[in-house]
Parts: sequence; C-alpha cells; structure tokens
Amino acid sequence: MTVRMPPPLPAAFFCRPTAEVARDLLGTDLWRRLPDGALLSGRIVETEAYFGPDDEASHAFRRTPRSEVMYGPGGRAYVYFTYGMHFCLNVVCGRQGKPGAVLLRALEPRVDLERMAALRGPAARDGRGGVDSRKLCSGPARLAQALAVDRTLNGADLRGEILRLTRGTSPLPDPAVVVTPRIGIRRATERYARYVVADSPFLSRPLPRH
DNA sequence: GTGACGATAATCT
DNA sequence: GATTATCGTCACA
Repeated sequence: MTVRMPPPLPAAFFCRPTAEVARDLLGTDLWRRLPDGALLSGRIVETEAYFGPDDEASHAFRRTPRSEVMYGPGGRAYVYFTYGMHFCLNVVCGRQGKPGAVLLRALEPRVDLERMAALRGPAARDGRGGVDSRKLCSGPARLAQALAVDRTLNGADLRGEILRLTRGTSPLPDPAVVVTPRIGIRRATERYARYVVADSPFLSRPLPRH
C-alpha cells in the first residue's frame, strides 16, 4: 500500500513564540519527498529553541545574510551548513521581523528506513549490514542527511510537497515532555530550551537517570 | 560503556 | 584568522 502525506499543520501553528512551537513540534511528523518521488517520514522526538537578539547562542543574535530567514515569517525551513560537512534543519517561527527558529535534533524514523540508511551510509548499519534505526535520525546532522536536506531547501515551505510537517500525535501531554539545557553549544548553555519526548529511544543523547 | 580527537569549509570579525 | 546549534572512529575500561 502507498503511504500518503496527511494535510500540513496550519500556518498559525508556526506564528507563535519560539518556545511554544518547539514544545508542540514534539509528536508531529516530518515528511520529505525526494526528487525521484520517494517519500520519507519520521516523528519528531527532540527539538531546541533558538531565539532572537537576546540569545547569544542563536544565529539571529546578529542579523546577517545567513540568519535572514530566521527574521522572516514562520513556517519556512532554515538550513545551515556547519563544521565543514554537516547540514542542520530548523523550523522558522514567529512573525515577520520577529526572529526565532527550532532546531530539529532527532526523529523516530517511520517511512522508508532502507532509503534513509542508503543516504546515511555505512555508519547507520549494524555489524551484519542491517539498518540500525537508532542511528538514522538521532542527531541534527544525522536527520538532515537521512532526509537529504541540504542548502537548496533553505527557505522552503514546511507546508509544501517537498517538505511538510503534519499533526502526528501532537500535542503531547505534559508528562510525556522533558525540558533540559541545550547541548552542543558553548554560549548561553544555562538556557532550558531543549524539548524531548521522555521515553523515546531515538534521542541524540539519552536523558540522565534520576 | 566512556572520552578524546580530527575532519573540513562557510560564515563572521 | 577564529569559530562552529556535529559526527564517526579509535583507544581504553
């Protein structure tokens, strides 16, 4: 049977404060249509909010050509290149002129894991050559690679045919969500702006035991 | 299981 | 010229 893309999230979903969008993106489904027609999808289990000029860890701390998309209207993709080899995918939120974006840090892969593994390369396979589903999309650069997201998708509509966000099981109830400090950054590390699905085995880093 | 390290280039100062 | 919203590999336990 053929998998079809459900209708996109409403435009109003994205035109809200960044922290709210980051939290409510948990449980939604990200869809990607490849140029050859293949359809890939995964459920969002980890996000991080990046704010505006008051957030020194955010690319929008300064308004530059790279961060310009973050100043535009919500509902578009912000894709940047870093460490000389990785792409990361963000969801722009807020209104025109109010910068903010949510970094997608991990997905639970759900549609066409074989194709994702082919895009990821040998690092996503186990010792016997099988797909290791936890190595496909558990990290911002990993999920971008698994969905073939690169700079050409910067500014793309997240309610379109190439990239789309759909409702999935969102919004998740409060007990299912945990908020932690952001990771992988050196500035503003005290800010609690990382949102994770507490019991997901697909996080980029497991939650500390308590 | 954990931690150190190098890869590699766009972006900004 | 310095920095980087990362990952895979390797050593070691």
